[in-house]
Amino acid sequence: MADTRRRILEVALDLFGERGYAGTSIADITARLGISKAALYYHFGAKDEILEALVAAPLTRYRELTRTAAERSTPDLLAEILDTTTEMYAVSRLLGDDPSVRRAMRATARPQSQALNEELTAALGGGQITPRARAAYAAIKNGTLAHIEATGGPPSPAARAELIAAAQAALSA
Amino acid sequence: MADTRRRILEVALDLFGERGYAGTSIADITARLGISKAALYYHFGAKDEILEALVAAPLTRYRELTRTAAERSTPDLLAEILDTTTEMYAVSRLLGDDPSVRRAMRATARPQSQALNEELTAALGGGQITPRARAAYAAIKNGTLAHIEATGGPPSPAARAELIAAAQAALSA
DNA sequence: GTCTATACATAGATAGAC
DNA sequence: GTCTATCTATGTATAGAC
Repeated sequence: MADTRRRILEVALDLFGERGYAGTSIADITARLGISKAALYYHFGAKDEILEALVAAPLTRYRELTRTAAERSTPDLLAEILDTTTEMYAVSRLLGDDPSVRRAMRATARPQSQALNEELTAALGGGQITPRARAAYAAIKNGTLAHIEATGGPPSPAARAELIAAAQAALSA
Repeated sequence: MADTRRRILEVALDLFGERGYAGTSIADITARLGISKAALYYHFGAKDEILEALVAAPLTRYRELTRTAAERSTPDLLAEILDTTTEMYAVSRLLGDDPSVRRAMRATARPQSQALNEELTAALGGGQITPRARAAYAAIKNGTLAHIEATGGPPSPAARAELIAAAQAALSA
């Protein structure tokens, strides 16, 4: 079963979020799975390859969003950021939060992830990065993260609409 | 010189922010200072005591802010959150971001730090935690952090006013 | 694909001299 | 107050059997 690989990623994501990337050992992961460390190394050549596998898809999705950001309307863009953040919640937290993650990411992926926030902020500001655009981006992104963290689940349609409206107001008031 | 203690804290804060708490070793800190590990352990009994010393003052300041939040006007509260975040920037990032920090904090400090965000959010929402209050709190707090991170310095008076206005708009629009 | 066993480096922390 | 030297546990990672 190459389903073991999936389970490793699942547990790793969970533990990375809980203890941080650097604070989680290979032994922590394998212990929770009930497999040996060597078994894990059959599926991944190194610890940072687990991280790489975890962030690959979300990074692509965010990059895609960045690429098409200029063509979207503001409410649509805000909704997309909210939905992407919701669907990629666990990895989003990892990427944005844990300092040891940035360091461990391969040279190819690191600058991309660092530039994402700035690019999306600029898109909200109509090409310019203003304090207001920063506030709006923080409102939609971190507001959504805070909501999920506190409630344990994705925002309801009503909460989603409120978050978007609030971010919109921050931008244009 | 008990000034060594101060220098240890200075370097530790820098490295914790860069590599995360768990990702920073005692040897990393002492190497940058040019002292031995044993010398560090003369000043601190354990690694987590360094962390404790770093977060003590900011935590007190945030708690004070939480305590008096209900009596303040909304713009005043937003300004206070911004200023506190600015002055405590490095530690604020550490507290909010690094998952390994939460874990390492002593049982006394941990729940306090976790409750801070929720309490301030509630204060903004007039006692209630709403999606709008979350968005406003994220706008002022994370917007300020993003600004400092990107520009490398505290917001100018104009930027400060814009961030506050944006958060205010998110709250009441 | 998973195991036991192990190599080798580094982690946090301490002993005891100066 | 700082050092050298060292303890013990744990870290990532690999070898080789099954």
